[in-house]
Amino acid sequence: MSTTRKTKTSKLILDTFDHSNKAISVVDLVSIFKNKMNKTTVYRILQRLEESRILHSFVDKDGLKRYAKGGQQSSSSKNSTIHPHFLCDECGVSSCLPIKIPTPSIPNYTINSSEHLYIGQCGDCQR
Amino acid sequence: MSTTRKTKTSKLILDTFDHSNKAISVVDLVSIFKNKMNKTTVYRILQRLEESRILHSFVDKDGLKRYAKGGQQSSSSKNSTIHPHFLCDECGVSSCLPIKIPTPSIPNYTINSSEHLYIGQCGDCQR
DNA sequence: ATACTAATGCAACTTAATTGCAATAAGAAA
DNA sequence: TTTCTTATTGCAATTAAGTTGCATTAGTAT
Repeated sequence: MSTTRKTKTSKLILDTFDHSNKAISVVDLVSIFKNKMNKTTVYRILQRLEESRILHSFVDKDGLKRYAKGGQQSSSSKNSTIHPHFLCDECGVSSCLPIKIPTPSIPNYTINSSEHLYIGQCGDCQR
Repeated sequence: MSTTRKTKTSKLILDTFDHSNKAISVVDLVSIFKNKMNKTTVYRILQRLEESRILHSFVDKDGLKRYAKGGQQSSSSKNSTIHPHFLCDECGVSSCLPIKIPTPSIPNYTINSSEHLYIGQCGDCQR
């Protein structure tokens, strides 16, 4: 279905995520690769990588879209769990937290997915 | 410190939230009041009401800022809890969920605040 | 009623994200 | 290797959320 050609540009972006477990904002990626590819290309590559479940995305506290390695598991089964993300107040670095968050069942609501963002200080910024 | 004059415009906005427990996006509010006040005014009133802890805000799945009644409790104490928000896939209505979410403690991380958004179908949209 | 200044309106601006289209380059087939 | 198909890219223009500066207006304290 989704043909994914291994272009120079998409390889550059994939490499970035292969070497990092961080959740990187699209804005940062556009900036990082401003001499390597057009910003539209960055947006479209990320979109394709998400559709292929190679990356997943979320919107951070500031409304910026961030991408990170791996596909979020869908919450189709009842006892589904989804990992939360962390955003450091000080250095701005964001990462996936390797913990599981149970989805509560709430009367009258059907929950299909969820987003969890914790904000604070990461290990490096701890005083 | 923060002087808050009871202007016609801020009363209109406050009324909206008094009559609704929903989390309303700024974009919607600007649209609702487009004949009553300038969009800049909407933004500034909401900002003031949040500083006064009369409203609280969060960023939804689409990166849009939403406001709802009440001030989010800060997570200064250890066993702090914060309420999650719900966004209906179908009707787009969002609301505060009256449940408590415990903040996990994670080694090497200090958590100051968090955002929790559940997405699915609300009672009205359940088939 | 007067004075002080918070609050508003307006226009211009910033920035994230999207779109249309022509040009380019994967990579399958010949 | 060369040719062909079309996915992918670059570019420029556009959309939309949110912000800013400043002159004007209108709460409210005196």
